[in-house]
Amino acid sequence: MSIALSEQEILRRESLQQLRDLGINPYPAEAFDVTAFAQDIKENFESSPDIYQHVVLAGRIMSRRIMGSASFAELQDSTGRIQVYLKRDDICPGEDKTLYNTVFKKLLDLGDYVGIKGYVFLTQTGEISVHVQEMTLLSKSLKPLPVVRRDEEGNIFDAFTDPELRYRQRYVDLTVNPEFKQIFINRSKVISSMRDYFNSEGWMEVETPILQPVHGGAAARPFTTHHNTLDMKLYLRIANELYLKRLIVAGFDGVYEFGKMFRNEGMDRTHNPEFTSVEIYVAYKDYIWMMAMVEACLEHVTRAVHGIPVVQVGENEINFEGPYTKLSMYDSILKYTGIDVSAMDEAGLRKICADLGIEVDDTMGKGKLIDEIFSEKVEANLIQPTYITDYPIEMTPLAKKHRTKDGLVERFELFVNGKEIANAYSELNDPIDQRQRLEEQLVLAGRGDEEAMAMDDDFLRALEYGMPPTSGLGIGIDRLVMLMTNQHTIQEVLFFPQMRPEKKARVVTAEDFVKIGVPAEWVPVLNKMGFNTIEELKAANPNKVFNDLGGMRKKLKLDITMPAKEIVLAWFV
RNA sequence: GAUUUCGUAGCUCAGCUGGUAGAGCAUAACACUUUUAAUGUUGGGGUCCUGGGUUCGAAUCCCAGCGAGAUCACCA
Repeated sequence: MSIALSEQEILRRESLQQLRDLGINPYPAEAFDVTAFAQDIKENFESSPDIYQHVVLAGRIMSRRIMGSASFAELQDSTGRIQVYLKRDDICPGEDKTLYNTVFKKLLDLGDYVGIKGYVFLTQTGEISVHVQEMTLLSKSLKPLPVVRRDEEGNIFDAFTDPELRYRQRYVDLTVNPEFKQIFINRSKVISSMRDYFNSEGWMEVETPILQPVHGGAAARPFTTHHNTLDMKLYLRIANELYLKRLIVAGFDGVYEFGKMFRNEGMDRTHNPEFTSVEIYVAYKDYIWMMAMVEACLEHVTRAVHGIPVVQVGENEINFEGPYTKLSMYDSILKYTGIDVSAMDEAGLRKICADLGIEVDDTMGKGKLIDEIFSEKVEANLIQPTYITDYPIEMTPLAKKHRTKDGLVERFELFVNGKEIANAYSELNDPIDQRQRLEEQLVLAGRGDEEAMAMDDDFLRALEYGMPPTSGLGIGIDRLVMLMTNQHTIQEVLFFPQMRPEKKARVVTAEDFVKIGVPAEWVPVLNKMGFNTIEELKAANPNKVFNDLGGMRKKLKLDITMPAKEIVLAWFV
C-alpha cells in the first residue's frame, strides 16, 4: 500500500479545504431528520403522489449528470437509489449561485453524503425523481468509490467483484453492491426468527463463557490465550455444550445460546476460524422429540425468510416442511454402498475403507472409520432434509446409549443439500458412563487424535448431582444461512471473514527526512521515487539518487531548486 | 499444509513470440435547463505486488517471497 495519495484523493482533500473556506462544515454535528426513503417513494409515489410533496432524504451521491445549470444525480440511501433533479436557480434563489456552481458542481464528489429537501415528480422520460429545493452536505468522502455502472435493464458493467477487496472492505462492497445487503438482512431474519420460536416455547436465552479453562463439548483444536492476573492458560471455546448442560443441572428446563465458536483449523469456503452456532437444551425430552422440534423450527425460519417453506439452493429446490426422512447411519451406508457395516469390527472396517478407496490412518478408531465411509459415500446424496440417526458409540462421547440397539447412541444429524446442518442427542446424563466415555477419549488422544475430547471434572461433578433426561441440539448458523441465501461460500454470509493481514504502509514523517538535510519540498519527490523510509534512501546509490532527482524534477515539471550534489551526498553520511 | 491460477491507473480490464504501457468508466477544464451506461471537445493520472536472476533490453521468461481465488487435506 502506497503512502502517497492518488491524484483523486488529493483533489478531494483540496475540495474539503475549499468547502471550509466557504464556511461549509464538511462534517456537521447536527442531526438531519429524514422523512422519506428511496424505495418507499418509488413504490408508492404513483398511487399517492400527494404525500410526497415535501420530502427530506439523505444518502450518498452515486452518479451525476450535469447539464449546465441543471443536473441529475442519483442519491443512494439505505433502501436504494433515487434520481434527484437540481436546478441552479432553485437551490440558489438569490444572486449568489455558489452553492450550485461551486459547491455542487466542483466541490462535491461521488460518495459524499448529502441531505436534500424537495418534492417528488415525474420527469419527461417518466422517472420518479426528487426536485431538490435545499441541499446540505452531511459528510465528505475522501476516497473514490469503485464505480459500478448499470444500464436500464439492470445489466452491470465494471462490477466490483474482487473477493479480496470485497471481504477486506465490506463497507465498500455493500455500498457499491447493495444487492449483497439482502444476504445479511436474511441472516438477521434467520437468527431472529429462530430466537422468536425458542422464546415462544418458553426457553431462555443465556450466555456462557467464551474463555474456558477446559475446551470441551466438541472435537477440534482450540485457540489458546493467557490471563495475566490469574496467570493461567485459557481456551476460546470450541463449543458451549458442557456449560449449557450445567444450566440444565441448575434447574432450567430450556436454555439456548447463539454465539461465536472458535476452532483453530483450516479455512476454506465452508470454514471460518470463528463461526456462529446455536445450541439448545430442553429437559425431559429425547432425540425423537427433538426431530419434530427441528422440523417446526426450520419451517418457521424458512417462512420468515422466504414467505414459503421452500428455498432454491443452486439446482435444488429444498422443502423444509416436516416430517423429514429418517435413516439410521448403518442403513444409510447400506443404501448407498450396499455394504452392511453394522456388525463389523475395526479390522473389517479398515478392509472396507481400502476396498472403497477411502484413505484412513492408524489413529482412527471404529467410529471414525464409519464416519469416513459415511462422509465419502453417503453425505452428498442427502439433498432434501434427512435425519441420519443412531451413531456408533465411539464417535459420540456425550450422547446417551441407545435405548434398544447395542453399540449405538441416541443421536441424529440433519443433512440438507449434502451438508450437515444440525446435530442432536438424547444427552448422556449418567455420570459414571460419562466419565468412562471421556476416559476412552483420552485413550484416543494418546493414540494421536488431536481432536479427542478433554476430561472436564467440573462437568462430571455437575452430572453427579443429577441432570434430568435432556435433549440437546446444535445448529451451525453460518451454514444454515448459506442454505437460506443460496450462497456457496461462508465468506459471503460473514460481514468480516478472516483474512491474512494486509501489508502495512510504512509510516514516516517528512520531518525525518528534513532532519537528515532533505529540503522539505523534495520529500514528496523522494516518496514518489519509492523512498518511504530513511533506511531505504540510505541503502540506495547516492549518485543515482542525485541523477534521478533531476529526472523527477523535469518529469514532474517541478519549479523548485535542485539541491547541490554535496547536499544530496550529505544525506547518505 | 499441498497443488494450481491470478496480482498492470481510483475501479473493471487489454497488453501476442521480451523492445521502457493502453481502453472504458472515474477524475480535471470548457459547452449544454428533463438527462439516465447523458453527450461533445481537450487534458492529467502508473514503484506494471515485492525482491532476486537471465538478457543489450523484462509488465512479459526463470527463482523466491507476500496477498487472493479454486481444488485437495483437516474440521463444522
